[in-house]
Amino acid sequence: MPSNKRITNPLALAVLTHLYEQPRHPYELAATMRERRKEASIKLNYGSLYTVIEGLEREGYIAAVETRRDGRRPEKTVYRITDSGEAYMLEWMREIVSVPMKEYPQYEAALSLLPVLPPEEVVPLLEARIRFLKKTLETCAEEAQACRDMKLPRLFSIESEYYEAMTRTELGFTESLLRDIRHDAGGLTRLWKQMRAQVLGSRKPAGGSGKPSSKRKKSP
Amino acid sequence: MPSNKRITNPLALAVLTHLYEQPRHPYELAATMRERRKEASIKLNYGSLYTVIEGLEREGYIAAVETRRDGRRPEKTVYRITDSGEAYMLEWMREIVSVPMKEYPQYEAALSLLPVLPPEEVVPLLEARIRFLKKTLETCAEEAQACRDMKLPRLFSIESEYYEAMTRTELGFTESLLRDIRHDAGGLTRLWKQMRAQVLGSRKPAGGSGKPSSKRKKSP
DNA sequence: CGCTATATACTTGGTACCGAGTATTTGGTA
DNA sequence: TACCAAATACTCGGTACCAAGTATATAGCG
Repeated sequence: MPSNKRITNPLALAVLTHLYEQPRHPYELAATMRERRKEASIKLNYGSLYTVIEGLEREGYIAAVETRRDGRRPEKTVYRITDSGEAYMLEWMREIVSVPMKEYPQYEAALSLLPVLPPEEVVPLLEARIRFLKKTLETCAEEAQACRDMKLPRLFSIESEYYEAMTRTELGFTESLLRDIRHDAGGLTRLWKQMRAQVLGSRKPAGGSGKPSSKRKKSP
Repeated sequence: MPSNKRITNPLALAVLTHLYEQPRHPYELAATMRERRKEASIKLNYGSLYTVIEGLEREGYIAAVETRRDGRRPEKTVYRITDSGEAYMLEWMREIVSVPMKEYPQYEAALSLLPVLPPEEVVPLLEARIRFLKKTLETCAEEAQACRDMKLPRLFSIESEYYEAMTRTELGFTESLLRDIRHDAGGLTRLWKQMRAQVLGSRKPAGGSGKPSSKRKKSP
């Protein structure tokens, strides 16, 4: 029975849009998404796919059409989207497009904790990241070229344009940060070292080796 | 006993870096992170905090120092970082900084599924997003000003600079996409409508509602 | 002095999610 | 024809994660 529990995995959104076109069975969905390069912008893994489909069925957003067995392979269940699934999917799409969601990229988290590393060590790390980002941008360019060669209309690669733009900005930001650390812009690096000396000086040398003490206390 | 199971929640990283400075109890960790505005770049919620701490203790990355009770309030356990926790934390930081992780923002997913919405409908949705993004950038500017007023060194707001740069790029991209849809750049919009007519024409009208379409309280 | 709001400090119950595994069939090739 | 790699099609076990709840203490206000 539908429990008004909302499904949040974007993979579910992809499933709904693909069933919107035509009924399909799970593995076919995965194969189609692969072919269309959706895996570049939507995380796809089988474990999630089957749970997500189960959830969508429970909520009445999709329904099984038939269950077939070809030879002795595992059964496959073909699903179609329902009216309420269609409505849900469209509403969800509108929401995502019109309202920016605050997300939490790991790099942002690490930047906010950066002072735990000494600046001398951060320099080569940022250099490495820059190399990776440049590589990524090269791949983007190649794929864009491949799309043009295949005459794939732009409509189907808008997400790559977005990804490329964001990556380019991250690269620019990182290069600029690296410069500033190197040139001690605004006393950034000086202060950084000073802070570390101060904080590390004041703390007691970290004790124990980390051997888990077996005295696990659990309160009643 | 430590199970070599990797803890992946960035909140755990924040916990480790904060215990690196000095021993603290969970609630104090949360309060400190709030004060330092870590919640802007690292998702913090109590449920996760306590499970994460449990995990870190299990792995021997942190250890309980003492358990105190003040009056009749719940007990509080003070933790410290261990040597292996320190090593783990530093290694993890190096990894995040030097190797870009492919993440999956919702907007990117939605862009890759955009053709399910008709272009006429997408125009006002993008307009709405643009308004939100501009608002966000205003808030960023205000906070940057506040930091300057408080003489907070730049070292402690690098992550905001990153966030602002990324948001600005998303805004630029979205504005440019909106223009292109409006002016049918390269036949984008024409083809879009054509595609939709074709796909929607060929599919059978979506069958029954599956289950009594329940009223949704909130969109995802 | 009594009332509400906020701060302190964690617990619970449950879903979401994923990595790795399983088993069969098809296609290519030596 | 015998064998292996790849494709087909899921299943399972377990962790990660979070929203909401619980309970007490203090601060502020009229």
